[in-house]
Amino acid sequence: MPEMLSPIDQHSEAAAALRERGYKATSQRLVVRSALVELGRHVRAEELLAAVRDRLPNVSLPTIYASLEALEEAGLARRVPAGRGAALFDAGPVDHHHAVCRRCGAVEDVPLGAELDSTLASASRIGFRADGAEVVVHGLCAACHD
Amino acid sequence: MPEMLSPIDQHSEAAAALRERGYKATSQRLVVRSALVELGRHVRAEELLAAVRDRLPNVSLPTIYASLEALEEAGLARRVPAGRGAALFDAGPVDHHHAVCRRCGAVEDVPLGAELDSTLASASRIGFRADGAEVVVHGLCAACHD
DNA sequence: ACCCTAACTTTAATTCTTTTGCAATAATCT
DNA sequence: AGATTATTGCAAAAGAATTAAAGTTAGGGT
Repeated sequence: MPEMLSPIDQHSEAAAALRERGYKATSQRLVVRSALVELGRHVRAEELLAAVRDRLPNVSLPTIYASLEALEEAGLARRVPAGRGAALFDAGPVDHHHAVCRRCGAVEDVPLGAELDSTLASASRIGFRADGAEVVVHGLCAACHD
Repeated sequence: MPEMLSPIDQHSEAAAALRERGYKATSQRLVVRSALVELGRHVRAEELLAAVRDRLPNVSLPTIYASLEALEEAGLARRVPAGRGAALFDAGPVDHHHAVCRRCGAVEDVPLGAELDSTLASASRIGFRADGAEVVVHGLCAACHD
């Protein structure tokens, strides 16, 4: 169970994960994945586009979305269900959850706390093949409830 | 702690909740809330518009969205973070969570399983005033993983 | 190692959802 | 009841995500 991977290892690991799922390991997808890891936060597709512009001069938004979709199915990206405005993505799965402010829409990380095993068991009972679960806390962030 | 409320009680309870938060209890909001309760499932704004058409002939989509926003802040409606396409709403908080299929986007209910107390405690530790939490399971629904 | 096929990227445009501005309306407070 | 002020309704626009068509590229087979 490797803890820290070099950029090169991350790269080939991502490529392997894509091929395993029957996807082609294109440079666009790998660069999007790298950008997601490097940014290490929640980003919109548009921000991602800006982040990869220097490495992929001709990428466009549809490619970002297409890449994210492939990465998501390969388990290399996660769509954060913020619920407001543009969708957010991160390089999950990582060990934290999200708190979404219902006033300003801010998305903050919440350290892992709950045991999700029983919920995953419930999901599989209804025929759902879960590959992850996330807790979304809703309420008011520190800036909004004063 | 009332268990079952008559429609009239639900109505006045919703009105009280709105006023408590400083919102006006307009008929549009109350009808939207009622429709949400009656439908008892995840609906898009457009479906909600169709559902209230007979009771509010002149409502328009912007009003539905505005009403949902007010209801959400009053804790009378919940935006389900499905993450794909149009936002879904339900009359939550109710005792179930959601499983989102990453292939077809279907949203299914998952019986409550996890203890969320520790996650809520984590959230309050970072200054977040939580009024609810929801588990979003992601993976493949029964129809998609065959 | 090369070619072929299917998949992918690109560009442009489109579709669909959601928000905004302003006049008219309706709900709350005195 | 009357005044005040948020909210609705309508039109239009902004914004996000997808689609279509054409060209390009990756990966499997020979």
